[in-house]
Amino acid sequence: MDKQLRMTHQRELILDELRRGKTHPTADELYERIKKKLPRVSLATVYRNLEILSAAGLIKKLEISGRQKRFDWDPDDHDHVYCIQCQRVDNITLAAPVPQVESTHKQGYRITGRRVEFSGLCPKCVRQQEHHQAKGESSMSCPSCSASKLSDTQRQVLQALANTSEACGSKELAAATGLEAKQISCQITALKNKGYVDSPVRCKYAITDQGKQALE
Amino acid sequence: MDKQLRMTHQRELILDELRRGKTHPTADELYERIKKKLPRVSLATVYRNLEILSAAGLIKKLEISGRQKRFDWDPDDHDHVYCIQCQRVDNITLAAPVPQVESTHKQGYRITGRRVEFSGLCPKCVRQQEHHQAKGESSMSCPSCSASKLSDTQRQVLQALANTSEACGSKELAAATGLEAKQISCQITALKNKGYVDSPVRCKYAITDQGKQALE
DNA sequence: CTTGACATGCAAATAATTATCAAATACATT
DNA sequence: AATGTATTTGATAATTATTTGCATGTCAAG
Repeated sequence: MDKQLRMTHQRELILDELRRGKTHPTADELYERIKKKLPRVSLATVYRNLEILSAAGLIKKLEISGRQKRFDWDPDDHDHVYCIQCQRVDNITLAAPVPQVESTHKQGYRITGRRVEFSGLCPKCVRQQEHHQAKGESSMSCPSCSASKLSDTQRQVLQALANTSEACGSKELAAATGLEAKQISCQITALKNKGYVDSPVRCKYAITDQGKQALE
Repeated sequence: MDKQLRMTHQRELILDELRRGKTHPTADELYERIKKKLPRVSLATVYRNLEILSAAGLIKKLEISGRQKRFDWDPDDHDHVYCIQCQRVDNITLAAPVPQVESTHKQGYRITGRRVEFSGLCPKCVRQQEHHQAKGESSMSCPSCSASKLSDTQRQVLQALANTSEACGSKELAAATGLEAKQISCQITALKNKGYVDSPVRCKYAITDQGKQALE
């Protein structure tokens, strides 16, 4: 009845790589590493095997907050911290065991599992944040952190602003770009959020240094 | 500097519906409910507002194990249980506060958040499981639970089996379906897993009653 | 040396969420 | 009340992470 596990080359590599690294990689991080040793592996194989191996209890699947699942070489129960900035995951030890659920509050649940998960900034990201504060920048306006791409329309508007030395209103921009007046304000808003445009006077807009950089 | 929140009709409805229900719905569950009162809302609007409202601290986003995010009308800190079968989420109260992380194990993390999450079977699913056991069925073989769709190729093979009264081997099936002999065994395996085919004698296959039903 | 169970690679499918953008709406200011 | 502008919306495309279908490949047992 039981399915037997066959120890194929790729399965062995996956298990090996996971155990050797002693980190908590995502499926695709692991895939990148495996590919170096076995270039023809498929990402699907990595996913499939991580699933199979964790069902078999050889490894553990971590469903940490946020995005991708991560995998843990250590199938024994233990808790984790993750960095809300870089998504790194580490093990953590609590000062005392986690308390039980009050039986009066179980509400009829048959409880079988428990997960404790701390979050915060990892040492590297703490240092990075301190570096930003030292430079007097808010964490949002650091171009290397929040740089996002421009849409074609945004680029058009930004270009028009770059061409005028004076701050100008949305009507002038509409004329300059050939776009309808209505869409200008939408684009301006987006550009302001990105820090590429500011408004020195109400209803007048100008390109920022950051905005000029973004155009190149 | 702060963006101000505008209280639009849809935003009000979302907040209202969430607070009134006192459950922990997913974005699309909420969307279905909202649609009854405001048929033209967009799913994107629901997602956007749930995100905005939780960023503003009016509600809370729950990133429970597994699949969809769920949303909680109560922004205060509290813990949850979820059902591993039906995904339902409820509040839960611990017998004592969660212990701190041992400072020697913080590994340089600056910890800002904590999440405790129990899992198990909710009362409804506990009852359902008991009902299955009473009928002597393994939870996997209950047709109403594991019914899965047939692919075109599988249907073809199954149809061929239905047309013969005797159990037959893969070569005969290949002839009957016009498929290559090689693919037959793959399909047979899949069909056996679904309980639509069995093998009364080694290397001979027959359709099961379940398989006949599946063809209709 | 066949067979069948289990595996793999590739491509395509799926699920949940997020982004884009024109058009609509809300809100403060005339 | 009218206006101008920022914010929000609806519709839809795009993205991200993961899973599935299927043909083919491999291994171990008979």
